[in-house]
Amino acid sequence: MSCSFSKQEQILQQFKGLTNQISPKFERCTGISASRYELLSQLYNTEEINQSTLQKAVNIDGAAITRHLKQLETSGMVARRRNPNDNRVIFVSLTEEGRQRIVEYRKENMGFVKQMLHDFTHEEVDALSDMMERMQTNISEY
Amino acid sequence: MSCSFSKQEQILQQFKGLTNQISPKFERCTGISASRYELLSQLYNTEEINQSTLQKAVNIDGAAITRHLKQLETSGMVARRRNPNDNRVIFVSLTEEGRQRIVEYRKENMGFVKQMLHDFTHEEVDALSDMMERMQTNISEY
DNA sequence: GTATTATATTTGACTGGTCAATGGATAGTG
DNA sequence: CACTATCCATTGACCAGTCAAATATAATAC
Repeated sequence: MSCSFSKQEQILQQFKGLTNQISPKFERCTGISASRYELLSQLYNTEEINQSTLQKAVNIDGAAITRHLKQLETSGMVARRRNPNDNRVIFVSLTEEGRQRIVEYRKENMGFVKQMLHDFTHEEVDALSDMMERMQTNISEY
Repeated sequence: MSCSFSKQEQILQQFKGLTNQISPKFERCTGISASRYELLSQLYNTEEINQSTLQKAVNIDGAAITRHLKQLETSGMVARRRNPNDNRVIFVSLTEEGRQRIVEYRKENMGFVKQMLHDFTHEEVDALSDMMERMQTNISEY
């Protein structure tokens, strides 16, 4: 019992340890932070999107989103404009520049992920993804 | 191919998203941050330990360790003293206070983790842990 | 139509991580 | 013995996330 618990406890620490390692390496490898890459990558699939729905999609606090987007805007990769029909919301979209740059980033990103999962079967990746989703819902009520 | 890649890419974002969610919830639930808990929990199993070996054990940058330990010291849970035989290294240990408090923290922690993994079989936990370890070694060279 | 309530974004204060540079102590080498 | 290496801990500057408070706009209820 106590052994099983300590095993489970380790999971959490392993999780944190792993992400701590991944983030800086990802950034060094690809030239962009994982969060910004995710934002761009979300935008890549849409025309224009509410900042708030974008925020929900990437699971990061709104405050951080605001800052990331402002930075991406000043670096010329995204455009922001207010929704004329509702002046509270902001529409975000990729610029041409951003649309080109993300292709490069995507390459680097794939290289990195491929290395990280190089000995994983397709089933393992699925299982891992599934387990993470379950964890997410299991703690969502907290 | 491109589909499989995008699946793999998602893993990374899922990872980051999940830890982002876990950390604040863990802290709210248990009353202590995951990193500090891990430090205390490492110390619980030893008498006295080098700060640097402690640091390697928890996979956090040394700078952060210094700050955590200082804070834990002023809150009376850990003691630090220099190694008399080598004045570079610092010995860290739990105080009595710390040894008592961690028992409480451990309870909260177990509740949290149990909830997070409540629908996981023992095999799944093992598999998950195993996969994370592999990811860790796969990117360790970067 | 005004008052209240709700929503979207922003800002500020705080925490926790990284890296790079520093200081002090030891080890190794000529 | 001096000189250089290295090692350990610390510090400062920076980035990314959280929460809570502020702002501005929209929607709803009398």
